[in-house]
Amino acid sequence: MPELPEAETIARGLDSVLPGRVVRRVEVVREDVVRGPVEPFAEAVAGREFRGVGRRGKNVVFTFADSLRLVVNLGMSGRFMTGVDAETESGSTHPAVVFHLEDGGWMIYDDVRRFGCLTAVPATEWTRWSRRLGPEPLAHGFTAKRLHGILARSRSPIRSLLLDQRRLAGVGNIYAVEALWFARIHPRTPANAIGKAAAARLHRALRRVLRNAIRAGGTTLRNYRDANGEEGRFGRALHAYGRESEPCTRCGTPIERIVFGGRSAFVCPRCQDGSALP
DNA sequence: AGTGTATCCTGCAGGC
DNA sequence: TGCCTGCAGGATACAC
Repeated sequence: MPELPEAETIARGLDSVLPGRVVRRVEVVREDVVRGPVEPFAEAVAGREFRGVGRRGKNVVFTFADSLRLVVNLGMSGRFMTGVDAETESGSTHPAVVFHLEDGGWMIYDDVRRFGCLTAVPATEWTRWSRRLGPEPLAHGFTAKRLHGILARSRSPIRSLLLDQRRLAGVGNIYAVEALWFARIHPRTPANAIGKAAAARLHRALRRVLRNAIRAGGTTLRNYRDANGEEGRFGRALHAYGRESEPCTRCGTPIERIVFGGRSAFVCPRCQDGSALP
């Protein structure tokens, strides 16, 4: 499910309600979503005060008052829900970790498939943790030139490169496919075959797609919900992803589904014919 | 270095 | 209705 725009939407929602509140107890319902030993994890978080909630790549990052961080990768189906008291309807179908707060409120990490994981990262390890990820595509310093530099170092298919979190953080299958459609680049194009002009188109397309998706609150295909239980509205703005056999909104040619790297990509065979690579 | 495959896990849609 | 297959927003390990 969640890529950068969904993680950003969730983080913003939680950041508006959590800071200043204190965790009383951490109830780990499903141990397999916790990275590392469960007891130390629960004890590290218990008793701490939330300072803020942000995002790094696709990860939701909770910062506590003493700089311990709780990093949550939502996998395919992770979600958060909160409530002010025990009476509040949770809407949680597959609770994995429950955070009981001192004020009687709660936050639940819910995850049907449990591909998500929660990690407690001490302040001293944060830099090292964050360095494993590539640059943020929406950061000011992320220029077309920088993207071109990343592309030049690899001959893997551009879609595969965009999904590699070590090279670029936060882009998943939906937004990779969409950005490539906007930039008129075939998903299988070797990254280092993409010239400056095409890299600049891709840079613009990535930032445009990600920004617009954040504005729409993300994309709900199945069970994605933000921290308030709302669906994302970006689904109707999709031009390629999931539109197999439907007409390309630019040229009318039916969109095709191709599979490589173990995942589906969607491509307009006319707009993205592999020729426009200067 | 890159690619295909399998793995973790559950739910849903479609075909018969 | 039931059973089967394939598919899903992610990440990682492995063999070639």
